[in-house]
Amino acid sequence: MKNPIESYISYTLAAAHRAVHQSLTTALKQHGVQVEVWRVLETLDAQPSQTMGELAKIVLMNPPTLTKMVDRMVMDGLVHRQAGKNDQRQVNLMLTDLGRKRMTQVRQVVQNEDDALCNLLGDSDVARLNDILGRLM
Amino acid sequence: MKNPIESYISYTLAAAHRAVHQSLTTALKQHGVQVEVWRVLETLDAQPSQTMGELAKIVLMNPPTLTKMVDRMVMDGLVHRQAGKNDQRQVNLMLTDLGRKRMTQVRQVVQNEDDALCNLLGDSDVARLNDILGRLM
DNA sequence: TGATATTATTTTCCAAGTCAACTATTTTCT
DNA sequence: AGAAAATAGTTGACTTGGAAAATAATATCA
Repeated sequence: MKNPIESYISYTLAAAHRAVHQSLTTALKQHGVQVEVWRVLETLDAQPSQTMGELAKIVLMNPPTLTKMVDRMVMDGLVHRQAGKNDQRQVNLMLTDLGRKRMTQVRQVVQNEDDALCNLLGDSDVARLNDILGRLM
Repeated sequence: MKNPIESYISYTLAAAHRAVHQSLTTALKQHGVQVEVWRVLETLDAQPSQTMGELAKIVLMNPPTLTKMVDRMVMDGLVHRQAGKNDQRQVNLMLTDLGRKRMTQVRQVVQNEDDALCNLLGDSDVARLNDILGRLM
């Protein structure tokens, strides 16, 4: 290990994350979709009508960043905002038809990327990895 | 697993990375140093006179981003540039005395963060994690 | 050699991110 | 009830990041 920073967990994690994120970004770019946009689409599909706050935690973004990304998604017609029913401070997000369509198109791309990683590692190491990473949070 | 995106490796990796990076960022901020700045300092200490290109790969940054960060580090007096001896296109970076001093101050902080993670996981899982992450690149 | 291609780094211009302050709404507490 | 505190989300000023083009030096090869 010639370079000292390679022995830090934070570094190894950053390096692996960068590689994987990079590759996914490239794959999604061909469909004009950002990784985080995909996460929002997929999340909203599973649990419609999420609030901005919840969504921000799930998709790993800071609230102001999410707000601006959602602005773009609204402009692109993927999603629309709706004031919360019980709590008017909240904003609920919902997929548009186009948003749902786009998600389906793109899901396969992400799935392929993930399958490739799973093959690379093997099922048992994937499980191990998930377990270990889960304990880091 | 209520949310579908949680089952993707890329997501778990991003989540763990975010948590660890966040925590390190906060710890370093008190010393006025960015995580990537620390990586550069530590790398230069081990292998003085790195070129921008090599450094960019090691510290996981794109060349234009590194250039700008180094501009700031030069302004802060942590580092200075020197044209390559054999190849004049290259730029070699070297620590200043202040840079070396700053690195020593900050190294302990990073080491503490890392030790905490190692304790959390245990030695054998740290080894497993390193091995698995290594195969993702 | 000298024209052409390649490589290393930087610059430019624009998109995206951050921090802190702000608005609007709901809770809490006396 | 009603003033103060807390919460959800957004905005604005500013900084940082990224893609592609520009610059400068070296390598290639006819």
